[in-house]
Amino acid sequence: MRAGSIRKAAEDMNLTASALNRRIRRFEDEFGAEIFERLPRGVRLNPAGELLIQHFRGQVSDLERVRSQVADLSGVRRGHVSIACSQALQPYFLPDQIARYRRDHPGVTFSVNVRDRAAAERDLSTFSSDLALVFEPVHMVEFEVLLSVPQPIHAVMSKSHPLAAKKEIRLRDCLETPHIVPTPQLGVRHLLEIAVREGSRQLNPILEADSFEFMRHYVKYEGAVGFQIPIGLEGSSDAGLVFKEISRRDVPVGHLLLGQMKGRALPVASARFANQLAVHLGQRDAV
Amino acid sequence: MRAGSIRKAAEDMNLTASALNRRIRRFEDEFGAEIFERLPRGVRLNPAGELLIQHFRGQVSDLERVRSQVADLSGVRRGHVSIACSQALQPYFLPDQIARYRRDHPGVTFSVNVRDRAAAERDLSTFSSDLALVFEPVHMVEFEVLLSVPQPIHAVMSKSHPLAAKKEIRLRDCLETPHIVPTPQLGVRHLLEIAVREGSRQLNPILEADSFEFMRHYVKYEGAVGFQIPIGLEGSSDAGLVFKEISRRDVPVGHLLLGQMKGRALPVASARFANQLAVHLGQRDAV
DNA sequence: AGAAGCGGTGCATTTGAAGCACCACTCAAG
DNA sequence: CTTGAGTGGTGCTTCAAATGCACCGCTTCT
Repeated sequence: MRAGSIRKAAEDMNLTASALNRRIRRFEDEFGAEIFERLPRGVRLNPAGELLIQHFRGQVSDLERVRSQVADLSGVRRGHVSIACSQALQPYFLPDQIARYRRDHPGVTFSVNVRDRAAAERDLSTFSSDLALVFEPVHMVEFEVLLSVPQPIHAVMSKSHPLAAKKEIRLRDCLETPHIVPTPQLGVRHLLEIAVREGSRQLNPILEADSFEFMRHYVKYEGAVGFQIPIGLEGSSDAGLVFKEISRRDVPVGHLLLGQMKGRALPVASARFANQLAVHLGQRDAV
Repeated sequence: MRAGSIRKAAEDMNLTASALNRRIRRFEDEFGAEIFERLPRGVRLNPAGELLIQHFRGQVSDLERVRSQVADLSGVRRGHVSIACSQALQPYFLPDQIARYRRDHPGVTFSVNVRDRAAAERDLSTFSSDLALVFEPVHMVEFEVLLSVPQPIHAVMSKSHPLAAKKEIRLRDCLETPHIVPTPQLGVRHLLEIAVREGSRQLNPILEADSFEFMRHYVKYEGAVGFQIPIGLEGSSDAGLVFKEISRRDVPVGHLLLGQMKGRALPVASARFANQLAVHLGQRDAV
């Protein structure tokens, strides 16, 4: 995919360029419109082609769903679930959930792709993931919400940090001590930005990173404060670590959303897994 | 379609049975499951096959939508609208609407299929019609309502009929004179049945017919009363005919529904036509 | 100027689908 | 029961359509 030129694409498909070229032209003929812009450096999809590839991807994924339904009605619990998720889900929640599901349905396989908020939605609309479990998604067009769970931002620090003893943690407390923040494309950072903008304070991070795992470890080395949502912390067996909710007066509560491509019919395995997630996230009425 | 045996199907497709047979077997192979039940008298789709044909029909219709979108973005207003409708729409409403639409978009073609309530819904779910405009549909699963318009049942009679002079027409008035009713599969009959059941009266039709046009003409020959909904009467230039609403105390008000296959994305031409229908049926906010 | 890309085309070649003849089987009618 | 007409399925041959190869005209970068 996305080879940029017919020759390269043909190579990827173990074909000659001429064969592929004629395939394309023949298809364009019977389709009634050009699909590619012919540029001197190669080819690129034109708007009609974009429409078409979108249709085609949907068609392939829908056939996959039919396959899985057929397998399902022959009694075999087989299938594949692909899920795009935010970083917070990888340490505890998702491994547990997948293991739980596979205990009942060993024939079902999974692919997990850790994505930032924008990329997760892109995955859905290109049909490369069935489900997305994302903290504070961005655009939300073509994103059909199956479930929404509030996730207030927590401060993460070492046990010995002065703030660890306080009863209520305010945002200004964190900003006045050395703090580390996620990179701008991440949802937690987004909410922090909103908070400081409203309160005319400023972030002065000593460190910015795109990995929550890294940040979680780093706060133990230097007496710093980090930020994370509870689902990425629950079950943490790290004895040296403390996490406490930041006052809701200071930082808006974010939401962890489970979603799918709008209007799409999911394969049985994915639909069932989505349902399990919904149950374990505390709601019983998800679709 | 629905030939019942490979040989007959092959004949319809100008193929030999052996070629078609091998096509099927090869497809079943790579699909991973049987599609047909092999019976001594021929073949029939098994459940997996039903799932698959549904997918396939949707796929074809969706490709049609993409085609129409492509034509649309190249500036050309082309496309095709297929609509299944109740009988009442054929004399005045639908011809007028289609002519209106084609005045603006001469490149758009139409197919109109008059169907009873059940068949119209079946047309939608087999993708053989894009839209359905039906009086009192039956099942409503897979039927996505785009618009609903109340249509109280009217009595139809010749100008000289005794009832023609009355100010308010009651159901019992109609039942006490010779009356003509539609066949049971039609929506008007359905509502009449509900009415008499509640009121412990009885239908004693002198004539039962599946054609409203026939019934409309017949009431002039014999001093009888017929039944129809107003959209099938408005604009009637038949001078000898009178129609009056039957008291809503007696007969429940039916609804004319514009709908599509649930969850399906319509071709541009069909979507626009649905919108026009919505506007002319008196609502401005249809999808 | 030359080389390395690119899309596109004419012609020979290959491969895979279709046609034909035939088998095994079921079923209904004689 | 026998028979004949229907069914799906298969080996072999035939043929057409898709592919590969060599080459063209073109742009772009060295």
